[in-house]
Amino acid sequence: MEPPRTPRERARAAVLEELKAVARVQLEERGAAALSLRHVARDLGMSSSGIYRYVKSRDELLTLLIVDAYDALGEAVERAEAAVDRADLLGRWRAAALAVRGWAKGRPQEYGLVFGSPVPGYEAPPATVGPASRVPLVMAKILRDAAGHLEGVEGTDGTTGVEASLSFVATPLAGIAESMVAKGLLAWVGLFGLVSFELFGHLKGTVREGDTYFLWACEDLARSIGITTG
Amino acid sequence: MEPPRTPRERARAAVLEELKAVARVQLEERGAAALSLRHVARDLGMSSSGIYRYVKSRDELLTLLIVDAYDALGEAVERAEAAVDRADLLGRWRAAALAVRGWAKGRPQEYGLVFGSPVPGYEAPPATVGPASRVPLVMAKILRDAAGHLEGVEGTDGTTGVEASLSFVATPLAGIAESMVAKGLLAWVGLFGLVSFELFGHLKGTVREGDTYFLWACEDLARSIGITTG
DNA sequence: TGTACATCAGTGAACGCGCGTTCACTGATGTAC
DNA sequence: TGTACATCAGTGAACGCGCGTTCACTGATGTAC
Repeated sequence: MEPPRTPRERARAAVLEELKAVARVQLEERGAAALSLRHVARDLGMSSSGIYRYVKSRDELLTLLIVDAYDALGEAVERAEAAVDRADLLGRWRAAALAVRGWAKGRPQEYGLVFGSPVPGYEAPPATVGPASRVPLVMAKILRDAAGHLEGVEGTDGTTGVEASLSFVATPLAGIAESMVAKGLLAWVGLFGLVSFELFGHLKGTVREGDTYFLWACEDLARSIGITTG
Repeated sequence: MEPPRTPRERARAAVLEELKAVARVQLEERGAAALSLRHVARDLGMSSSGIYRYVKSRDELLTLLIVDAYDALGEAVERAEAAVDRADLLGRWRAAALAVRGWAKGRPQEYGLVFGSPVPGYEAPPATVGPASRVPLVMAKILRDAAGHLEGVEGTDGTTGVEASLSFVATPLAGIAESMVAKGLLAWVGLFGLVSFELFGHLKGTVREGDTYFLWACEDLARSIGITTG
């Protein structure tokens, strides 16, 4: 993760960045299925074989794009959430949620690459795990800070048997009742479900004003994890 | 929608069904991107050009599969929900939710075709609208029957401004407070978000026992629309 | 500073492939009289 | 019932295409002494 040193390394890194940028443009324009190394090479002004200096295969390029997507989304959410006063739990949750939605709407295909249907046979490599957990981590911290307020929320009494079904070793959530974690998980899933449904067109004809509904849903999800207005 | 009459029509319909069945198998095995008319024809024991007697283009085949997927899911959910005592609201909701999950797990790629990321440029034809609304319709009826119990639920007081953002003309929900509809919508979205996340692998390492967590989440979503245990 | 050698970015031709779609056709099935 | 004609399912060859990947290569950049 050090910055590259020699001029050659710097040039190489720059070309790789350009390559990925070109690939991202194509991804948005034609979808993941139509992404091709030859087309990327063409747009890069390079011969189709030259690409193989930078990328071992088409699959590797897709993996690079997936990792970058997770990272870009993670960073967007981290920044947005960090800009809010620590004590303003609803504000933090809302900022994070809006950042997810905003990022997704700006790069629908990149979002789809990560949160859409996976290609059969494609196994997510270990390199994706870290970047993929950036957003959940932000939300976990909000939940942790909200834990004190959770007592009054229904369904967190720990008699439902959810506990055994989860595993949160070594996260900011260790120590919090797992029934509360279960609630948080559902809020996280609900948020992404909403963004996906909106992006993938399943709310057409039902939700007229996406922005308004999203803000309301945000607050409702926050309420479900014990964060209330004001 | 009449059953086909002449022997020729019956034979034609049978071949079309077989064609779609073969295509579904390929869809599950290799994903939507890899679905090809030539391959379907081959598996059907037919020349690659013969396929065009039954299907105008690859896109049309995909559309047929999408409509069928919506219909199959819709039917599965309708059947499961109809088998439960009308007064048992939680049971009805749970049956519907479990049917969605069960169907999705049995045909992940078909589910992904419908609820995964759309191909850029592909516009859902009007023929999908009806089949696509079967599941929401089942859930809307449950919500309607639960409407009486909703008064105590937080956030349904109608002061949030969601109302104007939704449109539910001519559904079983007409007449129900839109703030309640907003809740129901979120439960619907949350359910599909959960199924998608589980299916697409985003809960790996977090949820250890999918079945247990799903059942708990079911009840929690039901509670959010005013349906409580017992 | 200068020379000899190693590294590495990028080229161009070639491989074999499977794809969607069209077209002129054959032969079986159905219809009209 | 028999004949003449129309419909339609399915064939086989061909089109042009873009793809992923390999390979032997050139020439520029970097390194060691």
